[in-house]
Amino acid sequence: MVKEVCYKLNKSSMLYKRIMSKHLERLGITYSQLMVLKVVNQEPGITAKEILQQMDTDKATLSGVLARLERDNLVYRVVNPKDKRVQNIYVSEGSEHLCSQVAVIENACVSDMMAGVTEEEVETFVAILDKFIANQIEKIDSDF
Amino acid sequence: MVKEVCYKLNKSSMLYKRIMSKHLERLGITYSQLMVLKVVNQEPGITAKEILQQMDTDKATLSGVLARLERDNLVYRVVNPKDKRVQNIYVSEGSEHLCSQVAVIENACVSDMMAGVTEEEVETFVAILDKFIANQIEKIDSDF
DNA sequence: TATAATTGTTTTGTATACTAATTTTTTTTA
DNA sequence: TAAAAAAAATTAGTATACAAAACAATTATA
Repeated sequence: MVKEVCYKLNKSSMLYKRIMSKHLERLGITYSQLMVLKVVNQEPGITAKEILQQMDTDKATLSGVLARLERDNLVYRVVNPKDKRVQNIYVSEGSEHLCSQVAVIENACVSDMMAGVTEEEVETFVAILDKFIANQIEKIDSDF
Repeated sequence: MVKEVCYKLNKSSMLYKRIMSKHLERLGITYSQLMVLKVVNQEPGITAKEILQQMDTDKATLSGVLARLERDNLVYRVVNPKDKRVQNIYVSEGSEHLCSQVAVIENACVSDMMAGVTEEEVETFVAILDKFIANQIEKIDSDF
C-alpha cells in the first residue's frame, strides 16, 4: 500500500493538469505558459534566469515556453542595455487580465478536488507532503 | 496555503520522476517505458487496449512507448490471428530480470522520500490523496 | 589586453502527453 | 451480402521535459 504513494501522487498531479488544461483551452493558453505568465505578471522585467529560480523547471523548457508566450503576444522581451545577454520580460497589454480570470478557475479546481476533506486534514496532508518534498530535494542534491 | 496543495503535488510528482529517471538511466530505460514493461511482464500477451485500461495514459502515447520498447528489444508483439487489429505483447528474453532490478530501486526511492514520516502518517496521507483523486475523476467524468 | 573562463540563453535531439485524423479489421445493419 | 458503423492501432501536429551542445556577451586572468 505504502509503495503506491508515488503512483498516486503522479496520478493526482496528472489529473490536475488535465482538468486545468481543459479549462485553459478556451483561454488559448497552456498550463505551463500560465505558470510562467503569472510569475512575469508578478515581477515585470524579470529575466529568464530569475524565473528559473522561482519555478523548478529546465532552462531549455522555459526558453520554449517563453518563445510561445511571445509568439502569442502574451509577453514581450527587451534586451537589457547593461548586459546584452539578458532580456527583461514583461506581460503584454491585456494579459494581466488573463491572470485574474485564471485565478478564479484555479480556486474552483482546488475546491472541487478538496470536497469532503476538512481544512485540518488538508493542513496535515500538506505538512507530510512538505516532508516528502524536502526529502526528495535532499536526495537530488546529494546523489547527483 | 491550501491553494498551494496542487503546486506541491506537481512538485513532488516531478521530483519523483526525476529521481527515478536518474536511476533508470544506467539501465537504459525510461520511467514510462518501465511502467508499461511491468504491466506486460505481469500479464504476458496483453494488448495495448488492456494496458490502457490499467494505466491512465493516452493511446497515442502508449503507441510510442511500445514502439520504443520494441525497438530496444524489451518487448515483442505478435498479431492476434483471431483479430488482426490486435497485437499480443510479450516481454523479451531478459527483460523480466530488469523488472526485478527496478523494484529494488523503487523501494529505495520511496523509503528515502518517507524518511521521518511514520507509517501511520503515510496511511492518513494516502487516504486523503485517494479522496482528491476520486474527486478529480468525478470532475473529469462530469465536465467533459 | 588577448585569451580563457563564465554566464544567460537558445538550439538540438529524444521521450513523453494529448487531440485529431488515418488505417486496417471486424461487426452491424439495411 | 454490400455499405455503414465500430474498434484497435498508428500517424501527424503541438507542447512540454530534460540533457548536451552551441552561441553570444561579459568577466577574469595571465
